[in-house]
Amino acid sequence: MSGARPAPGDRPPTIRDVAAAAGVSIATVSRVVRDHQDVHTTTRERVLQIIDELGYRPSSLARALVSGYARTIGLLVSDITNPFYPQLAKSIEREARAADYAVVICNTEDEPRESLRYVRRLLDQGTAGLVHASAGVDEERVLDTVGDVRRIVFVNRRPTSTASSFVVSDNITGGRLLADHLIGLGHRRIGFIAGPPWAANSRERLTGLLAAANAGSVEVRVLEGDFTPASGVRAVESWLSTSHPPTAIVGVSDQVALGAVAALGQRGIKIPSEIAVAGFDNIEFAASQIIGLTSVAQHIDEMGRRSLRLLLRQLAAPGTRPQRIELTPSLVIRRTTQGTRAEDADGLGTAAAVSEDV
Amino acid sequence: MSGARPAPGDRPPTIRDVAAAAGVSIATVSRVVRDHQDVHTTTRERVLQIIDELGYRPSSLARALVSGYARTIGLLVSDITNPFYPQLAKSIEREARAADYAVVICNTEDEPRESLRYVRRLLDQGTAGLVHASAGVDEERVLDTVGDVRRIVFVNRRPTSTASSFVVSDNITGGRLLADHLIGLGHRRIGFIAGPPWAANSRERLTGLLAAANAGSVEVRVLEGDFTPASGVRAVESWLSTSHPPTAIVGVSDQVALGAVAALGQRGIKIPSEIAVAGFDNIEFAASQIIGLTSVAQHIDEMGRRSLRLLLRQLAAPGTRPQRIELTPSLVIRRTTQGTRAEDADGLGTAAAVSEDV
DNA sequence: ATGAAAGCGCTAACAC
DNA sequence: GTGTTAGCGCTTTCAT
Repeated sequence: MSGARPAPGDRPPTIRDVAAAAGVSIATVSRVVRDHQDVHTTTRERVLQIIDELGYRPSSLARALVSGYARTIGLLVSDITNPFYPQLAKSIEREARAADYAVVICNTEDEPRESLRYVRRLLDQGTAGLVHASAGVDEERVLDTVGDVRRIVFVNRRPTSTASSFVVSDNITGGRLLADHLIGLGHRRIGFIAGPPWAANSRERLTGLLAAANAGSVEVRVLEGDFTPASGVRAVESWLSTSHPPTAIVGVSDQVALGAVAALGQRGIKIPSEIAVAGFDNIEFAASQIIGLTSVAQHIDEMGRRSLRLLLRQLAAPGTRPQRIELTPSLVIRRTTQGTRAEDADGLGTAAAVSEDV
Repeated sequence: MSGARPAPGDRPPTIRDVAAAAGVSIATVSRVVRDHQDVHTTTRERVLQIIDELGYRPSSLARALVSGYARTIGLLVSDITNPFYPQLAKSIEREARAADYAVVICNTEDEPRESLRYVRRLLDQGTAGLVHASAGVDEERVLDTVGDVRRIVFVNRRPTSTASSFVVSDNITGGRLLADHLIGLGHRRIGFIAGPPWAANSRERLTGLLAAANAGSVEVRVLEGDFTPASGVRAVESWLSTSHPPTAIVGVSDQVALGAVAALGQRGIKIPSEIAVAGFDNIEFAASQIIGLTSVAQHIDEMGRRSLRLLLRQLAAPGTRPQRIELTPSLVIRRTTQGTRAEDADGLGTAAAVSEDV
């Protein structure tokens, strides 16, 4: 019934309990916990043991309150239901975990309002930094609320006016790669299922596509969509009702391309012999043997990894200048464009029936 | 250069700044902010105006520190990459938003260790409550760390031993529904692509399937999988190499069934005329016209909604007893089992060529 | 190397 | 109705 007891009331042990049990001041415990200099080895050992015995865990809440922020990263995504984002989230999370950060995923549904709400919320919860992978058009205001450019990294989206960091894919090159491939296969009418007009990714991909197409005097038809498989279905229906449908269809994302694949399949149209299909993102499902969709790989994992690293670096070194990272996409050729002909080529240019002139 | 100024230094305004500017005590400001009783209308108005002018936002950190928790709900999922979870997350988030809670999604990858780490982390960040939709087998320890059963709701998973709340689907009935449907269509050899042995959902679905199959003396073959589309592909390959493959294949989830669909399609096997396919979950992609997969609908949205409501109720009323909610699944019949024959039936039992005896 | 003390921004008694 | 005060659990000078 005297002073310091190893086992406190019932609530989780606080730093005070540890200090009391170890016979040191809370400042010392704090130092031990934070791996600080200037603690005698003996003291440290003892404190660590008590911590273990008591099962003490520092309150990140209190810590964040006093030090300004928590070991938490906020990830804002447009639509968690779109497979691209879960994959991105996974890689970001993995990288964050390595640095002992937790990731909070927030779903904005591409609503600028929600996006801002989340940003505010995250910030006042002490989130150390933000990864913004939501496509909205609100970056000015987002940056405004964040206050400090070093606390945010945009991903898969090139901020227009500002000096903030971002990690994107070179979409123009991606578009060109894909068009070159299709044109090389002999296609002369390409259909592009785009995203909504405000989506820069979509516009850039189309730009690349058009550049290559113009060079080869190939016709490109564009239909506006909304990144959903359904928009792929609609586009196919629309084109098939014309007299000369495209012989190759490109979705602005794999999701969209999958819709096209399904719609074609349902109509008994053979892929790729009658119509070829390709997309962007190289998401797992489309990539697997299951679908075998030709796709422009965005290197989602690398995107996630690099964006998080960049963010952490910025957080650690306030002096850092904003960085713009542009990943070079690569074309992954699969069944939906190449048929089975070149399938057993060992990669060393057994060019099969493919002509690459233009 | 004197005392209280409307515009503080530069840091975000605190409650003190507001109090000073409004000429009241911080307690009053706190009351206004929390919509508390006993504040004169005039005072409230004035304070609110100052708050607006200064752009003051209460620190949820400080608030959580003192009051014990933040307006945050933690959602633990097995694998954010599995479409089931994003959909669940979306509905939970929507419901949470309505109650002014934010949702933090954590990806456990079904690792008990990660799961526990996240639980701890969430708790010491002041998360008010947890929705646990991760399939792991660690519930004892999870409950232990959470401490209070009222702060957690399990979803899509029936906790074995404990008295905690959960929201699940009646998987046995689901399995039976599906089997009855297939048997009614004349199938006598059903293949079930299961999950890993520890997955209760999978076992339950199989149980239902078997119950119906035994009653109709129908053969059921089971292959173990892992919830991925790839396991669906493997199962198909394995069965097709036997002399009498199943005439109907059931995936433990739509993801798995999609793998099967793709594998069959690749081999040119007609669905459903040669082999029928069905799954569980009724995820959007499978549900859409794109695939037209027959599926046992888990009512994901309702699951999410109800679990969150339940949790919030428990948090608000400490007296509440744990509740077990079991949602009744329903069978959604689509192309992959029914062909096109009954497609234009208007739902009023134009039983077509389907016999429902057994 | 260690301790004392002053907060971080807020809530919650308890006074008036 | 409103103000005073004592913390929440921690970090961080500044002494010693």
